[in-house]
Amino acid sequence: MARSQAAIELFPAPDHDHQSCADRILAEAERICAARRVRLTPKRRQVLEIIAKSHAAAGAYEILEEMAGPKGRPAPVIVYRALEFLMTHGLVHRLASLNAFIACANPQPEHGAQFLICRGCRTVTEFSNPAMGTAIRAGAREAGFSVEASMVEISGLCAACAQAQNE
Amino acid sequence: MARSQAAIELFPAPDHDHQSCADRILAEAERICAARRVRLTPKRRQVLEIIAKSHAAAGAYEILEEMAGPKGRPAPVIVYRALEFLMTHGLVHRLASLNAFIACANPQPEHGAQFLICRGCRTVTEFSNPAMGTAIRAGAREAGFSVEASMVEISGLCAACAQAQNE
DNA sequence: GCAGCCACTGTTATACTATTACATATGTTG
DNA sequence: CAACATATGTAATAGTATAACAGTGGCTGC
Repeated sequence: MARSQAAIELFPAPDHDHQSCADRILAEAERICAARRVRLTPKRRQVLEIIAKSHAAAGAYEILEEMAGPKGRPAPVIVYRALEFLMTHGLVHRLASLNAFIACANPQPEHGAQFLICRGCRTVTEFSNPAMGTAIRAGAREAGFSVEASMVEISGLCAACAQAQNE
Repeated sequence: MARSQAAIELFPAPDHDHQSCADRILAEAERICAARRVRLTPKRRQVLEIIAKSHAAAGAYEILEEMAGPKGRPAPVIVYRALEFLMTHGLVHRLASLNAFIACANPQPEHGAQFLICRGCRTVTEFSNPAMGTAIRAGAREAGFSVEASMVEISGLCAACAQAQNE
């Protein structure tokens, strides 16, 4: 946990500049794929663009709809294959509680991630609290369990949606 | 977190006495439903029995298969309705990462739960580490997020399966 | 260049998970 | 026992994900 940015990120405000987030994610993806000698093909890039376009999680079939061209939408397997690639390289996370996908805010190997999921605006934010990793390892160790992957998904209301609800 | 048994439970050994676990869960369920004046009907009880029968998570359609009688298996909605009831009363948890269900080891209101899921034997164990709840609340508070529900699912290998793999 | 290979994409079909809508039955209460 | 609420039965369908196999395109080594 030596990273300076490892702690909490703020929940993205509803009015912030999405485009810069998306640009940053795409540029980072290009860099990572180049470094690993794997191909961020047009389809894969398109799927990542769609996912990165907002801070809301996207379902596989929503992505499919957005990929639709004049000839109709591609087969589901197209998007699932792209998602598999993107997840393998840590560029996208799957949210099991939503059956949906979100661009990784900060792709790098072996970062533990936790997610805050707003049921109001569907916005998802990723954070990485070292205490969480510690608690997980502690629990596992006591049970003699070796951890391979962990998912932490917290749902509720972001500040903006909570306020909107109280008005 | 005043409960004495709130910390870590050991991962269930492969050879322990399942029957006593199941009996305890069923008895507790009867007690809870009676106290709340809700009906643990034969179908609901049957579903809970099937789930409690092992420490492996059961998929909805696996439960359906086990419910099959001479007239074939019931419609899926039967088992989903029973599961909804059981989850509402905290008797069963859904594991989002597996699309499967597990009997609650220790049903009581508002207990935060975390799960260790062995990919070898599919055994799931529930624990409740106070540090986890603290870390979750801390992360959420910094982001101005109000938590309504959280899921923590940790997958890996239990001690027995890890050992088996190294032989 | 091109033969051979491997990764990627396309196509079709199907498996798996979950819910909606409506009808019937059963239990509870006044 | 009438009226109501809860639970179950039946059928259809929505939503999520993968398998199997064919075709395409780029890269490597000769």
